[in-house]
Amino acid sequence: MLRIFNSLTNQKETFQPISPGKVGIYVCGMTVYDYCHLGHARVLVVFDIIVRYLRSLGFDVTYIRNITDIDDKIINRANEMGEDFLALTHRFIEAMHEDEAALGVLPPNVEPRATQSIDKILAMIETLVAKGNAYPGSGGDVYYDVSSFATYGELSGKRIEDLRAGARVEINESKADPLDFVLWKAAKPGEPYWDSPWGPGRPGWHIECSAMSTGCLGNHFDIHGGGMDLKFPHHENEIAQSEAATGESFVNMWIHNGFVRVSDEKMSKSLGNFFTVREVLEKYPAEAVRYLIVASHYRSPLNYSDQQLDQARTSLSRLYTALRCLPDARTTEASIDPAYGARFRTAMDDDFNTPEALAVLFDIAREINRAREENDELKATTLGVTLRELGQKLGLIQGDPAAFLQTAAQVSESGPDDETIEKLIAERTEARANKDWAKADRIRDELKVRGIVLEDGGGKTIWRREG
RNA sequence: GGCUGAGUGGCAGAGUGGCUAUGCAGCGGCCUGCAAAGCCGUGGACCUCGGUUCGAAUCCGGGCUCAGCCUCCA
Repeated sequence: MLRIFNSLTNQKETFQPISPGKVGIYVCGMTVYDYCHLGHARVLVVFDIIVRYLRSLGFDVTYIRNITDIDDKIINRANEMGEDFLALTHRFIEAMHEDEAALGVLPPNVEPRATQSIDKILAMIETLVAKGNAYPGSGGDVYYDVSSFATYGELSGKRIEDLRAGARVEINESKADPLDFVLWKAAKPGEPYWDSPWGPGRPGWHIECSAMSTGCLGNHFDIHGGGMDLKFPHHENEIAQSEAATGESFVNMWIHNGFVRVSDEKMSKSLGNFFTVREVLEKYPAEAVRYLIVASHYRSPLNYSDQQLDQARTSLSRLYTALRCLPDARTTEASIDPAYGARFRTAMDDDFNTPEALAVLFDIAREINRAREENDELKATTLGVTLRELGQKLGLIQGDPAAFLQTAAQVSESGPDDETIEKLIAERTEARANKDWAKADRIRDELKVRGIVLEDGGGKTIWRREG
């Protein structure tokens, strides 16, 4: 039975879909004014794994992840770049898709964009105004009236009085209450705009997610996710908007992932301590980045460093080494070993405990190696299939083992090419046949210095690159 | 100040009221021409002070420290 930590209740709950066999999940995606950084990578990978796992349990999953393609930051960046905002967002959407693909993240079923959902957004705002939950301010803005929603603060555990007391919110003349937030923002001259009953403007950030999520999944759906930092105010506001507008319960389960940190500080744009996915991928294999994310629980903080990525790569090498020289899973009839399959599932059923699931993979790897020492090829093959199939649920170890092991740890590193290596190995093999150990060892040492490790065994020599 | 969450071996990182996490690194052995990889074995931990309990690192309370949210942020 799958149990998930629900941020709304702060406890693990048994997952019960609203409609049997089906899951609707919405995740807050990117605001596309810059390249994805590792914090974004974590959201992408975490929810990719959650969706993969739900599907592997047999659920028919509808996965929605939006794109915020109009807001202040986008407008500012487009102005800085002297570029039309549509051209800017187009570029970064493409870049995001490239990063996702590199990280092995499967695309969502639907990827709605704010600029393509304006009619739904306006309809929801009109409903909120009609029901008395929103009001037009001066100057063409429309605000949500927080005091009109009795349970405001439920998700983040905040009370309206506390928020007011600690409010260092700037005084905005047209807001009735500093806690009220904007649903529709009037366009200044020269800014992109859409027409509305309140004049030309653009949607506020919070309302777009309410409109897109309910538009794609219905008024009441199973899971809503995103980074911890979106819990308040973004998700709090989404609940207030959606439930006031539809009169229905909005979301059953909220899932929030922890941050990526650098030197024990949150990685963020404002702190300037972020690494973009593409700059990291220039140095490390994408699978190592994915492994790093999977190796810690999604709610825990994840400390990022080069050493961590080196370790991730080394750990992956162990799994790939176990798979090396085994028949490809797809070419055999063998199926998953039931005992390991059950252990894996128990781990994942417990709030997607991927570190525990990885421990199962390493146990399988050890048993493969053991079987091989005992020349039990059949067992090794069966376990190899198990390892690959379970790895697939995490989006890991699907590549060719030799290719992974022979790819440089540091992508940018330039070592000898494959042909040169093979030639030197041939020379060394001849030297070894002549028992010219001095020469054989010299060749091996030379290659070692250049990052190439040789392994003799089974009458032949294989090689790999190491960091 | 209010609200969350966290403090585990050399490092990373799970879990558990009494039973090996796992990976990397260390140590001993096997294998090897020597190595590497692999296998076997092994050392090393639960922030602090109280309480509950036959027994707590695991549950409860106080303290200390750290991170996050309360303002855009995945």
